[in-house]
Amino acid sequence: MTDAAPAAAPAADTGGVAAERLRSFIARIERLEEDKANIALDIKEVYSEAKGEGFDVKVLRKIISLRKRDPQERREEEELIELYLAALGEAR
Amino acid sequence: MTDAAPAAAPAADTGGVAAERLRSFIARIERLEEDKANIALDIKEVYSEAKGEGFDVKVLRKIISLRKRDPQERREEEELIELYLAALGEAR
Amino acid sequence: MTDAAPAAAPAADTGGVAAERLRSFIARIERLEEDKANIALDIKEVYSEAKGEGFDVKVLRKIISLRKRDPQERREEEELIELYLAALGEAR
Amino acid sequence: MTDAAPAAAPAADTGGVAAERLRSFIARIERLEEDKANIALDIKEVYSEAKGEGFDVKVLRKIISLRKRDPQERREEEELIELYLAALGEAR
DNA sequence: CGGCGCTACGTCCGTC
DNA sequence: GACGGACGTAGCGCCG
Repeated sequence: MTDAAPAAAPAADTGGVAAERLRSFIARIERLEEDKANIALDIKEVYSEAKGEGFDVKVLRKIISLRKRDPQERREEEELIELYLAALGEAR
Repeated sequence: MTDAAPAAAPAADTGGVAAERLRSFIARIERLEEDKANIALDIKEVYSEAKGEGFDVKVLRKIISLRKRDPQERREEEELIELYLAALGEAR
Repeated sequence: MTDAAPAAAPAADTGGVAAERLRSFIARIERLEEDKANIALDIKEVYSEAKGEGFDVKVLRKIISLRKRDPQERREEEELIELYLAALGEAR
Repeated sequence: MTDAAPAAAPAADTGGVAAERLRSFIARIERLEEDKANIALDIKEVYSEAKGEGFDVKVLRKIISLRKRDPQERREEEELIELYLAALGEAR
């Protein structure tokens, strides 16, 4: 048995198989990060387009993030804020 | 001409055309952000896989970020001498 | 009078007076940034202490940032959010 | 035992002791943030002054950040070879 | 539970 | 004066 691919070995032998694996992982990650960056660009463009039609980008972002959060925990956090503000005797 | 599609109107009328546009922008953005999140997950998985083969994730990240910085960084580092000269001397 | 300090000259002569000025500016800035970093640490400590007495740090931060913002524009932004949500027919 | 100061109680009672503690924490944080903001202003002023003497602010910033990164950066750069070795080979 | 890295936000600058 | 881009800062989530 020649032990060609020891699954969870410490990834040794410099210049050998491990080096090739390393190269591969690096390449895959960099490719994915490139994709991610491109999508981020697309998102920016959509916001720009919306802005061009008169929408308030800042508010759009808030809407997006509101929809992302669980309604209940959101409610709870808001109540805590009210509580703290009340303790401070704040105007609100 | 009855001005059917005022490009940069304040985009306010609830239930009207603007609402539909708003819905559309939100949907597009959320779709893109979902894609982006999925890619982020993929990246995490690659790191996990690498870890499973004995690579040190922290080290991998460092390598990635160094490679990312380099075509900027190295250039900057090289430019710094020029910059010092500029700061100490003439516009260029 | 020999014009020792020409106020808005291009800051020329390498190794001469300008180099000394450069050194000075760098030193002043680095000193200030150090101070700033120390204050940032102090802030972290206060949050920690508050946490130790049972306060919710996340909410504390929200309180701080709320108090920092102008009440009116804050109100306006909230209304815009409500408007957009209404246009989406959102639960709220 | 009357439990006058429960160290890690939920810190909730409006108008009671907790309210006073809350007020105090908020005040301390806001004071520190004010100081920090002032230092940030000082830094801006130094940059302005430098600019007034003909230095290129952007260049100055670059110098500062390079100097800041260096005792980290240079070390990292030096470590990278070791890291590659680690990634390819043994834990260390 | 604390530290670190990533992400998102707001600010400032140069451009048109 | 508006816009877009870059920078620095603050918040959030994950890992150790």
